[in-house]
Amino acid sequence: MIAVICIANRAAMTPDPLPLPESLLAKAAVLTLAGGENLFRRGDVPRNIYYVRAGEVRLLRYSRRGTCAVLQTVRQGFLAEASMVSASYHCDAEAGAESQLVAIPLAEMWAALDADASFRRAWFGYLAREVKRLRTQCERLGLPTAEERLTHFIETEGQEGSVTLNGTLKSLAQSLGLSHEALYRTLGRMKRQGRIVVEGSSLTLLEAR
Amino acid sequence: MIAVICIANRAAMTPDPLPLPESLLAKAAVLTLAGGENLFRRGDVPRNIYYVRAGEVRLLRYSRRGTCAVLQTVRQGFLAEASMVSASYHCDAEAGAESQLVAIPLAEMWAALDADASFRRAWFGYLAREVKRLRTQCERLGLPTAEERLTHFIETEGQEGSVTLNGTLKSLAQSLGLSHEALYRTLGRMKRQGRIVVEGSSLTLLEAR
DNA sequence: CGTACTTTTGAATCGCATCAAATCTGGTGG
DNA sequence: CCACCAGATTTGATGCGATTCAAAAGTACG
Repeated sequence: MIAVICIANRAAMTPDPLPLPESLLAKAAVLTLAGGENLFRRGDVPRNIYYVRAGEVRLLRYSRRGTCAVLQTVRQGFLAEASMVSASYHCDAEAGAESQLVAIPLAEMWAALDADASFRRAWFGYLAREVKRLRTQCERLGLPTAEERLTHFIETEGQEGSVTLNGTLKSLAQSLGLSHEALYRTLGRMKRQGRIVVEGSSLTLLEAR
Repeated sequence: MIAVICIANRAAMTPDPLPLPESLLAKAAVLTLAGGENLFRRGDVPRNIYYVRAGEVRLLRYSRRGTCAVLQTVRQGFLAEASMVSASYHCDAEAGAESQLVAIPLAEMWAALDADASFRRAWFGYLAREVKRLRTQCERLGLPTAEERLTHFIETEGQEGSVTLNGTLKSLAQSLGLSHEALYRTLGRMKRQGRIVVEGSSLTLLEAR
């Protein structure tokens, strides 16, 4: 049954940032989670690696005191890559909204990585770029002021001091660890001072002088 | 000459978090950089992957306006993993202090990854864990207050609400994106309120109730 | 014993979060 | 086409928490 779904949705289920080999997609299954539903729990043995196509899945760690730390929020992308090398999950995964996922059995994943040199290189590349992206993100979030974070964002994510946003300013604010008001105000101040230009969804830094 | 150094320092040059195969270490070289010295520049073609054993190396991106964004700071660990899959460097690397590095030629690295399945799995594991660690770090830095970041740190890095620090509180403050004063004050307040216990270098959260 | 560094506390200031409200925008259905 | 709605954008006011500067006390090490 799942196989039928897979074939029917073949085009739709291909993870965009990392093409998976056909042979691997043939072994994958598509899952749908309702909002609030659980994908796995702490202690479970990982059997699949998941790719989130739509919706939102969160990795949560609950403490004995009932407090809850969010480890990762995925709206599109691979989930809990570390589960590939862990004997058990160290957190829970829960859908924050109705979500669609692709489940790839770990054994098939490892077999494909052993057998297919170009897929292996692509997967190494994905992980390496992810590490780089996250390191940059951490450096950015470590900056104290909204303006420094915004400038860092434009200089590291953009070309020649200019970026084009994918989403809204509000979502940018969240990724910068700021309230959206703080970002709007910072942008407004920089515009008034002639240090930035906003055209549609592109932000361009101007010469300081 | 370099080969002699390598053999002499064989024991000392093994990167601790990821044992490299002997055959690969035999091809590696040890470098020493003076503070301020350059390891590579933007546009250079990557020929090695570097492991920082001691000192401090920073990845920097300079804008045309002369501003400078720090992408990564490494005191111990691999540097610019993404260079393994890039045609050229997108940033400069500069030693912040006298530093010792191990340089592993990329061709040898790829050959070892193709040939040695257990090293391959170890390298996948290293990258996957690094992704996980960095995702958690980003979530933490996105929290608005010092207390939330500290609590998140203890709950995600520790066991059962308790961590033992490697370094100083001051360095913890930096990794939490806080001034050291802010961390000291937060710790002090939580201690006074009986919500945390500090014994030597271990921090333990207490029941909220 | 001196030096360098961490830890700690104080005071002043600044920037951000928060709450509130108004406007703008794109998309939907009547 | 227009009314309507949800969400994004924008501005204002307020308070809190963090940064910063400053200084003192503690600590490790040669």
